[in-house]
Amino acid sequence: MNASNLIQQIADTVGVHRSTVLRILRGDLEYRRPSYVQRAERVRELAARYGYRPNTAARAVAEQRFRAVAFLNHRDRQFSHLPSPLIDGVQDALDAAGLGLLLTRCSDTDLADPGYAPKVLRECCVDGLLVNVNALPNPRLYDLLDRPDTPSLWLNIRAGRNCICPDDRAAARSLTEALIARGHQRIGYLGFGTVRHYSKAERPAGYRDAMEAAGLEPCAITGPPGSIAGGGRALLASAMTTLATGPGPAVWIGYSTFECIQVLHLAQAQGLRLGEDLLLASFVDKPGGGNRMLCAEAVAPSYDLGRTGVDALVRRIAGELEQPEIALPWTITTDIEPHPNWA
Amino acid sequence: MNASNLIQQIADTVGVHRSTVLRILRGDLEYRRPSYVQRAERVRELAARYGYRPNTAARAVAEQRFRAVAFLNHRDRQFSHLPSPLIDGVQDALDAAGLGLLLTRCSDTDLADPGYAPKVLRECCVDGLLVNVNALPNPRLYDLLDRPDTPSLWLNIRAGRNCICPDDRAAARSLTEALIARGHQRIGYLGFGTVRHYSKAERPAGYRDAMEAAGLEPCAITGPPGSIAGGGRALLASAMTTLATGPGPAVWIGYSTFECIQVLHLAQAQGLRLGEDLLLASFVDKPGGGNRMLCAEAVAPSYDLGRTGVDALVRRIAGELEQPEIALPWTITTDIEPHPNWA
DNA sequence: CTGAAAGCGCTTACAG
DNA sequence: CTGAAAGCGCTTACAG
Repeated sequence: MNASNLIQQIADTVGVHRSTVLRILRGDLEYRRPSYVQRAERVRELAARYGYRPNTAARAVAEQRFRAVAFLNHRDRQFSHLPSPLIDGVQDALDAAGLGLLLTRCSDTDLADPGYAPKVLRECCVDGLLVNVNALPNPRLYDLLDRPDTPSLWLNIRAGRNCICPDDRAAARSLTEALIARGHQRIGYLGFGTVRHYSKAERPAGYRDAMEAAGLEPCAITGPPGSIAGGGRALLASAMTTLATGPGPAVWIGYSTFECIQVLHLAQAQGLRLGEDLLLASFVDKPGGGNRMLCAEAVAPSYDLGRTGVDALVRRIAGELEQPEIALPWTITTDIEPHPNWA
Repeated sequence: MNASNLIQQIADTVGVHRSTVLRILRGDLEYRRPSYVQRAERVRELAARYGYRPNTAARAVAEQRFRAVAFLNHRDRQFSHLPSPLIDGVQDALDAAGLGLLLTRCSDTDLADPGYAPKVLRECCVDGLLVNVNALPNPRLYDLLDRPDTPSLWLNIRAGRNCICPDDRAAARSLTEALIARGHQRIGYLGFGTVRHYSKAERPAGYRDAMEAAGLEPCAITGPPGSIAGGGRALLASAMTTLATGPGPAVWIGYSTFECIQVLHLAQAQGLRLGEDLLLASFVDKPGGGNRMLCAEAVAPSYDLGRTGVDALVRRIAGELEQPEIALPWTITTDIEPHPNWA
């Protein structure tokens, strides 16, 4: 039994036209007269009994819009950071807006191709693109960002418009300030970030902001990915020795827990002990993400990123041409109890 | 400019009927006569220039099938284990089959409702359901498993049919055998698994298989989630003391790294040191997932789970009514270099 | 191989 | 408020 026959059957039973049945089930009319109300009730009841379900694709064809959105990630996972809170935020916002979610992947060449986005829109049956490609600054990518015929919203990049991004600079500043407020003065920053992402520059910048505002000497070690194995290691070792001199523990802020582990390696060689001589802080995706080796962490606003991104995309789909960049605040947590094995 | 006008325009330019343009672009005909080949080429060229894109929704309505699949996860994340290799496997297999992917969520009541699956099928415009709800053994759930009108394939449950599951028993056995082969004899198992999942029983069972086959005394501590705080802790402590007596390190296999950390806590209290007195092994989602505190790990076949699941679902959609359960092998890795901080 | 027609399941004006 | 019609953009027989 196909859907058309089902509708016809309901129409015949109740004694109305097919289009009336569809209209009632669509539910966009308010009935006043009791006889109409009863009839509508009858139709709904029959539809439920027969297990009728509207065909969203047919509706999309008729309405000429799809009521769905594509979530676009890079084929190479390292260019699309996808923590589960991000997916949750996207899904919650889409549910609230009554929109469906399609999962797609793309490559570098796809993004550079001006025909790619329209292709995704029609072939995936979606009205807009939520693009989660954050570490690939292909200049031609920005054509897509501005095209009014293919509404897109970008996550986790700084583009000035049509994007949502965690405010890494403010987060680094707040994290550093929180450490200073707890009495720490010898605070270092280490960033060997392997990704091409604005955070690589913003985190040390925010750190410097806070140190300079407090009249403290910044000590930031940053470098290309491979540098930990080369001179960077010696540089870090000597900075650690310098910072270790003084009352109480020194604090190292890592770009990620990867850097924190590098610090731990060297600490061991230098006879410095975590908790007593040394504390670690970093940026994490989820609370407790640092395996409890951290005394303080900045937790990324991934859930909000998803929600806010969908909301802005919905506005673009609705016709607002350009959306302003929104920078989202991180959550700073201090005084984390260290894991017994690290203490 | 809408799509119909575009097709009409191409048809007018080339001097053929609309339906011929659609037919050429669909590409299901082989042209022999050169004049036809040239004309077809002309049509494709114009379509590309105008940026024509087929409307998949319209095709779905005409074909009465959607060429897409829904990936169904539980609203409560703890009931749907979703590591990224699983998503990758699903997407690779769907790409190969030319199918789209929709992401959906469900609750307990949804699964118990016999009308839910048909609803998802039609309203999400998909031909089948890939269900990733693995820790909720609602008996009514199995109605959905068998319904021939709503093709579904379940991931990570043991249902005997229409499901794909990692073979936890075999993995536990292989992991234990590998440890025995490396000369270990004093091997314990600890499982405080907090989830209702077949692995909770299969992992200790596989461990016992291997121990008994080697003529060794099994020492398995399993219990309800909370038991670590109660008597379970004392039980584990005494078992660890017993196992510690002998040449070389004892090995503890944890249900997950959570259990391994419990062992480490107690080890510290007992003055046992990781690497010398004690080694750890466990089950992980990704290679190196145990933060390098493990000397051996069983890596879950998540990618294969996604691929195999999609393949089986595609067969169900194509008409094969019931698919046999497939149990997938894990990857066993031994002789992992311990992390310097643990060593 | 092409054209003309009917159909997929819906929505949206438009008379009544 | 309803019915009849036209339309959304495709596919699939069916004559020619």
